Amino acid sequence: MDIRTVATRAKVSIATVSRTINHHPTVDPVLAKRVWKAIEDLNYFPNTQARALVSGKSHTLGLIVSEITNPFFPELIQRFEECAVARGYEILIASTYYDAKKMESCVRRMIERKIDGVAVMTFGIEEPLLDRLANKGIPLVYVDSRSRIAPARTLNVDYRHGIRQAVQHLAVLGHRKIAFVSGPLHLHTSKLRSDAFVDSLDEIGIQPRQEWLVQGDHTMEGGQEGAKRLLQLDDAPTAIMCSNDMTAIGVMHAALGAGLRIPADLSVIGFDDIHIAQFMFPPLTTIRMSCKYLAEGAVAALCSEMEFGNLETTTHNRTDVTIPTELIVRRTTGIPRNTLQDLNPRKSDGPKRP
Amino acid sequence: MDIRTVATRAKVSIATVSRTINHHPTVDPVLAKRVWKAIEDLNYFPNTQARALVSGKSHTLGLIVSEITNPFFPELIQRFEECAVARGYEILIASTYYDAKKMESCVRRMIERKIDGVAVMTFGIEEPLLDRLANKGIPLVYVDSRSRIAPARTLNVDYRHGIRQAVQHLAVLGHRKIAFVSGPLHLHTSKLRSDAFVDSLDEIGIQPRQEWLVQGDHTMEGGQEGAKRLLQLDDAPTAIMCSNDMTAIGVMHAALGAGLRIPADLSVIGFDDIHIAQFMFPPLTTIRMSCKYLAEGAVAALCSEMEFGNLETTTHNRTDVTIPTELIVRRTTGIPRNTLQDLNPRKSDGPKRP
DNA sequence: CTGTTAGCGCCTTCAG
DNA sequence: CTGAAGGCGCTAACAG
Repeated sequence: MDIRTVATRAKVSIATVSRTINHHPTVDPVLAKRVWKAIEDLNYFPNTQARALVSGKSHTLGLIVSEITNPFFPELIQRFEECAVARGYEILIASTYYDAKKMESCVRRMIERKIDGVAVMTFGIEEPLLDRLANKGIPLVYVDSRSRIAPARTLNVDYRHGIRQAVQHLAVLGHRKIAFVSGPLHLHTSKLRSDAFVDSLDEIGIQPRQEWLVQGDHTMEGGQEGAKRLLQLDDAPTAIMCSNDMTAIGVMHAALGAGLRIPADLSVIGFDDIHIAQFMFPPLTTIRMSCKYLAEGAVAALCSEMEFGNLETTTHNRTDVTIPTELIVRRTTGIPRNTLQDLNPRKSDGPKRP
Repeated sequence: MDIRTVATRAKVSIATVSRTINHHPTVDPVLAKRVWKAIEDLNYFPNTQARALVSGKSHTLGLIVSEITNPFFPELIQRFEECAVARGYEILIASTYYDAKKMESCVRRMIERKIDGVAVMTFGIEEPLLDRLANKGIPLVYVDSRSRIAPARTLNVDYRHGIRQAVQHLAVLGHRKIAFVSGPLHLHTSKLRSDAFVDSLDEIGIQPRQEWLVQGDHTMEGGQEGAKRLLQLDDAPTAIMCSNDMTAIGVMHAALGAGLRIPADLSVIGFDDIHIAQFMFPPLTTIRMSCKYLAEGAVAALCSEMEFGNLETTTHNRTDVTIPTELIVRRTTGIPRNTLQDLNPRKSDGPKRP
């Protein structure tokens, strides 16, 4: 069952069938109708492989993420898929899990499958790999990149805005001892978030303290670990901000498990606003990064890059998109312990166990 | 750059190159070595599209899930992808979101892409769609199905075991008023879980009460809603079991939000044991369903089905796999309120707000 | 506007 | 054990 069968049944040539399917304007409506009917009758589906082979385009978009098990990414994938499918693209998903081997292998898979474009939505990736893609002329979109590879667009997340809001929110509540559990600092995205935190603190005249800056890994386990370290400090912080929501959930777990009350004894702020954040108890105050914008921006950039091809890349490269962030205040932030009684705080009592 | 380039460089014919790549045993080792070297030098990748076209196999497996944003599924996808990639397959993921249109479209996408096999890991799907796949001779694996379509295997989850354990665990603690928040009951999988609950109750002589059986939708919102209904009952349950962990998280959120203590005032049990379950506070007691087994079972079944083709389907159909479930006791279950003071409980006090 | 024809890159008989 | 030749199903020139 192929295009020929359809042609015979509609009593036209295969070329006409092909043109009809591809909505070429120059087809006699009468013949077109016959063709569509034949297609209907036969329940014919064009063979994607053959089309891909001859046209050189697979009509597939690659999406590389850090780890699919971090709920932020499924939400992103969902959006991305919606956009892609709406434009007639299939998507190929790969998770790197911060592993160089996996990154290598997924770039390879993308190339082998003759992907039409790829969105790199990881917290970080080996740049040489991106060059491999770029060298093949494959359109690329990525987040927060420093380098600018030729046929690539960048989506810039405005971390500063949201993080600044969060720091000031905490400061207004009376917090001065604010800690940060970052992601792995060798990843550029993590570094940006961490830097934004330090700068925001600086801005309002709070001296960032080295021992209140701990490195996590964007997992709940990392957050838990980080919180434990922070809470057993002689001078423990009264608030902990986190590089993502998973970390914040880990922090909450550790704090609650140690008998602390949130937010009475400790305020916590996450980042991402994954759906589950509002179902934590107490509901997590967090910084929202619109994954809708991210996904739509990525697909749109990819499509326009594919459409304009290599002609005007230079002009189009400049139209980089900025993804906004904003603080969502829920119930994990509050006035720090002792603030009301003791406006000139001495050494903290340390975590108390009721 | 194609197979011809390689052939020329290795001074052999394209047929030899093809055979070498596909590890045909009948190739002179000397020539083979020349070919591999040429491939290396040229950094040649066989064209997947062309291979797929001529062989009729896309080397892609489809994976249909209910909703990628439910954390259970990413965990499953991860496993599935690992297994599939290890065997040289790519995967195509689609979420149905319980929507008939989406189901239709994703089955269509699978067929168009000439998928080699598909795993249907949804809570439920329109059976006629599966027939469409089956009719095309596409190997199929699905979970808990009633009907047996020709080239399909079934993975049976042993809901009864885990649910029975959970019910008995609760009973031993002293609970008699046990409620269940189910998934949508028109979905077969949800029904099975719900039935297993009722039967387990029956078995130990507890009369299931209609008003303690509420229907959710496998989301946190559904769980929240269900818990609200349950907790405002005149005779409220002392324990709530849930059809999945997301529901349980919603239930916990509602209960905690109403000022109840868990497990002192209310015990909660989930189902799935998603990774985040242990990071809830208190950590969620739940029934683990091994998504590792599920994923591996699915890929294995698909592969064997593809290998044996249509020859001995009848014999092989029988080798259905059973996925075990087991209770994981954490901290959301405990002795019900009033049990110690009042062994002959009267009307409950209702939720109290401190 | 339509039909004929030549590939896209590869696998697979079939002779050598 | 190797090479030449004929498609796989489709698109895109090119003639009509």
